[in-house]
Amino acid sequence: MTDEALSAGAVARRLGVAVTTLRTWHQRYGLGPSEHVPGHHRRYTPADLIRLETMRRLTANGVAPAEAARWAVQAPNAALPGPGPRTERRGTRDGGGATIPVGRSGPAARGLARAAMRLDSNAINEVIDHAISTDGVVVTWDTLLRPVLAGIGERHAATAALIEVEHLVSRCVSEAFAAVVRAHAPHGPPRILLSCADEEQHSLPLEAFGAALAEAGIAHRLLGARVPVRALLEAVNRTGPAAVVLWSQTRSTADPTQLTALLAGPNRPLLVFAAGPGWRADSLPAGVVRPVNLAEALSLAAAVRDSLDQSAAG
Amino acid sequence: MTDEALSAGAVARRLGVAVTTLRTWHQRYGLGPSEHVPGHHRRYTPADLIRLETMRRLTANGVAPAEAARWAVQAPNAALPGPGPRTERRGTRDGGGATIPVGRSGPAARGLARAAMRLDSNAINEVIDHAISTDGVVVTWDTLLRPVLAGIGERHAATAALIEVEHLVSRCVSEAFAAVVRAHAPHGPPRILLSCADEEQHSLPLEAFGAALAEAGIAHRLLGARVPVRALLEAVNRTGPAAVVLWSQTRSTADPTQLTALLAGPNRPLLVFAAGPGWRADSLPAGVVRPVNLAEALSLAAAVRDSLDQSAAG
DNA sequence: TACGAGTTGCGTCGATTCATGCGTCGAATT
DNA sequence: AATTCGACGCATGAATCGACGCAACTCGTA
Repeated sequence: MTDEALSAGAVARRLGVAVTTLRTWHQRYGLGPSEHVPGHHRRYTPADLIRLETMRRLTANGVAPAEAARWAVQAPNAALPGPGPRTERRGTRDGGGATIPVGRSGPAARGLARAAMRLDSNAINEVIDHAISTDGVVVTWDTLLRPVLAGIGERHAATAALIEVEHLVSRCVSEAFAAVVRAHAPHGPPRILLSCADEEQHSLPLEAFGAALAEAGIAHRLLGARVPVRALLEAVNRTGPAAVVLWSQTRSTADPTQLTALLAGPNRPLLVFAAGPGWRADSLPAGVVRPVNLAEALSLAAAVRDSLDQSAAG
Repeated sequence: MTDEALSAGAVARRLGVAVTTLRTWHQRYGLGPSEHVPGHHRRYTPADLIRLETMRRLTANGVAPAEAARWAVQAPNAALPGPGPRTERRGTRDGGGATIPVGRSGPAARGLARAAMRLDSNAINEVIDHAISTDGVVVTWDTLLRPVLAGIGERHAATAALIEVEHLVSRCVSEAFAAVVRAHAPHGPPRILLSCADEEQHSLPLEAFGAALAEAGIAHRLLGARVPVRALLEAVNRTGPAAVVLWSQTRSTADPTQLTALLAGPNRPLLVFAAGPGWRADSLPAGVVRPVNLAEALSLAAAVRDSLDQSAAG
């Protein structure tokens, strides 16, 4: 029968790597077809595929390729090491290739970057979900997602490439946050409104905040990107939130008028957050807080929730 | 009833291939007359003819013969080109009056519209999730989500209001689809690439398609909105998908050049879908399929799924 | 902080291997 | 007598091979 003897190209497509990479893996690490006559085409058996799949999974989790290959050859079906971060860093150096600069952000970030380059949404989801369930939303955002996204953005701003990578990763992150929100039952009505500033396109940080809130048991309402001032005021007026978070990524979208309008409305929220690097500290109207990072925003939001509970109880 | 038991020569003439090729196809791929005694002449029944016709059509479209043969044996009637059956077109007249015009789309749509007006994401999620788990993605999209979204869009185009409602509902829908994708384990590598056309902002229909694919057990890769041609080609080149779906919502984003570029690339996909109302049927290059609705696109994609790529199997 | 060494993914090039359509030949079928 | 059968072989284009090199990232060191 046609016992799945895949050619190099087929395997490469299946794994999401280039054909030349398969050859390199074979030559450098001995990770190739079990039987191969030099000069002839490579024929990968199912067993070989399992080995390569292990290789892929390990590298997607940040294990250095050389080490991952050694592992894949010896124990083809090795599950991910539970402890994880305890990678013996002796002598082995990590390299690059066509990757995404993540600097010293840990092996998980490197793995995520690698999976992203391959457009491997499964691996991306795996890494993100694992990180969130292990370290929580805030830590994952600060140490894994933001560095990788920043790296992609940096690269893509410079070379106008990687746009598709950025889209894919953004969407995976968005989905992961959505899953967090859905997983945590929101008890109580949402009293916190999250919205992007007018014209602001980046809603991912807001979604991170939303997920963090959900994780902390705080219900919220997320409007999304590009919310015109009128729509925002309309929403505030209709839902009467206790706090409003307005995100601005770049200076051009950080019009303080929006904040003023929020405070001047008929249904004035108790607290207004000017979040994001776009806002300038000196031009903010009084009564607006400016959290510097996710953790601070979260603790502020928790304070709002508590004060509401108190006032409701009293 | 010897219904047209054609001889090898007759079939060969009809298909435009040599007689020996028919023999080769039989020996190499098992694609021959259903009943054949070795040594005797081959007698092709009409059913065999259909199979051969599929084989010819696929190979004519650039499918690797071995793959095409496997495909032809399994799914003899895989529709490839040509206009699909006529669409049921019915002028829906919306009653208007209330908040969001949903027409006669059932009570669920009305409930969804009402929850949307309240910006009540919990209720929105509830309605959507229930509909999807009851009726499936395709029906939910066609009878619930699309009408409501269209209603919101219509209203907001007229009055410049409801923008926040549209955002919220869009995001909820997006999350629901993402949840569907995550719930269904994708077995096998994603061989179908979904992408918006250049400049195209609406990705929700694509996400619906992705969810429908996942529901049917077909893995896919979704790039998202606003994918420049270069990025799309890059992705195709790197991942080598069997099929590419390019969505265009409005005519202004439906540049046929993108399709041509896809077909001309070095790693030409097996099938290209021009999806969405933006495309004009008469300006599509040859070899491009234009599904008229979600259901048709889904059945086409299902045909692609069966082609496990082992094109170089010995 | 800057620089060099070590890693790694992948593009490129000329040569080789493979898959595939089809022609040819002697024997068998119709 | 006209085809067709099975087997074999050939020409050709696509895929792959091995070798080499490049670019880019990380990390230790000056």
